[in-house]
Amino acid sequence: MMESEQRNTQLLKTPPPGKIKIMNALSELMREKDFNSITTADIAATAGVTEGLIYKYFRDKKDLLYQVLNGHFQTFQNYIVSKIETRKSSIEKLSIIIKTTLKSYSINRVFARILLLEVRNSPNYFESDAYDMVKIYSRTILDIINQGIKEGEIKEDIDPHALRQVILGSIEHACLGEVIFGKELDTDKVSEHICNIIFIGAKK
Amino acid sequence: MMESEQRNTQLLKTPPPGKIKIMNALSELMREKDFNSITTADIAATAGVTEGLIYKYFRDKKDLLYQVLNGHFQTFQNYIVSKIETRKSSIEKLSIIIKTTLKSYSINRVFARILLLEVRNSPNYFESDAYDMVKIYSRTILDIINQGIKEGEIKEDIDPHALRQVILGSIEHACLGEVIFGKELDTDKVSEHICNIIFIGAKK
DNA sequence: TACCTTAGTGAGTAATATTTACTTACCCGT
DNA sequence: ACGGGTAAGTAAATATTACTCACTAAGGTA
Repeated sequence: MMESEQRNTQLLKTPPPGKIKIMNALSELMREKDFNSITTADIAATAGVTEGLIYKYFRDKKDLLYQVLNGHFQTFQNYIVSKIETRKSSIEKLSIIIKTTLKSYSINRVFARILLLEVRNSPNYFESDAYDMVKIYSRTILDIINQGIKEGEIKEDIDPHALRQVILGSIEHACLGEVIFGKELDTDKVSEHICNIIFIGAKK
Repeated sequence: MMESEQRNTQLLKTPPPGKIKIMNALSELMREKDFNSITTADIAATAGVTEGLIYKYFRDKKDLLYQVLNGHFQTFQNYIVSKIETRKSSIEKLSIIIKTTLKSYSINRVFARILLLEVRNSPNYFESDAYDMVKIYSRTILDIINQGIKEGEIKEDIDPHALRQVILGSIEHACLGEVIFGKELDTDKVSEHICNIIFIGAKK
């Protein structure tokens, strides 16, 4: 009992400065370079610590990436939830999610870059805490869709999973150009266009 | 004139056996492993050549990946074009593209894996020949959309780029689960659902 | 004081991508 | 048929870089 309490406080305690510095360093470096071309030496140098310390706090380089992603995701998730909780209509909720997600990616390109381009190629990402957050986010969308169908806002012959895929895919693809090439993106306009297609349809 | 003719025949000539073996080897290895955990030693061993030969034909390991992708894309592109050329209606064309692309990804998971997960994180991919093919494919879709708007099949207040993003994003996201986790995918059903949402709309 | 834990170091090691100098075989004009 | 040039392929060296390990310094606590 005492150990578990101790472990608990440990988890809640702010991480050691070195760990924070390392995570910030990677985050910063990823504004300019892709993950694979950033070396552990780079990370240690910009963090102002030695390479060895990285492996005190992270299983490997990838694990560091996942934890950085996780940190970003935490704030992202809170932001999303705060935006939709007041809304009643499920179409409205979904529209807000689309707009807000797009805006979040746009504001925090490193976050978007990691999530959309850098982690998905390694199988063990899908075992990480970061991916658990994605599942929660994704689940939220599905729940709203199902609610919308039940309450008659969304057509009942729509497949909920397909609709979620269209929503998520549209968001991701829409910000890809921005994330990769640094193009400016008018999130309000783009999200409106996307919602227009998804909810009203493209066919005349 | 003679040199250019010579160069020309050279380009059309089948590549040396070693080069083919190397490309096939990587393609084969990627059925089981992700690109980063495949070593040049692995590739050389399964190809039955020495590591050095890889660097005779490819600038680096990534360049090999791009050329493999390019090969796959070539057959993909031909397949797509052959499928849509007979159709007249642009909605029909887009539907065929969605279904056919999804099916192609599903049949050739290595191709899908490389395209959707493995190359996008490195900036120099976007300078490669493989990416040129993506641009052509992507351009085709945009042209069809514009044609559809002009001919009154698609609503004129639809933003063509946004529609393309929704289409491409939906396709990609739909096959992600399959590519990553090896889940089975009923391409006919899924593509029908997607088309339903995109063209008819989800809102009641 | 003595001890234990945590943060941090720095010099290694091993894996692996890339380079380089070399060999072998083949094509082609004379 | 011969010799020069070129393309295919090799084998070993090198360089980069992720990762390990044995250690030190600084608090805190009994």
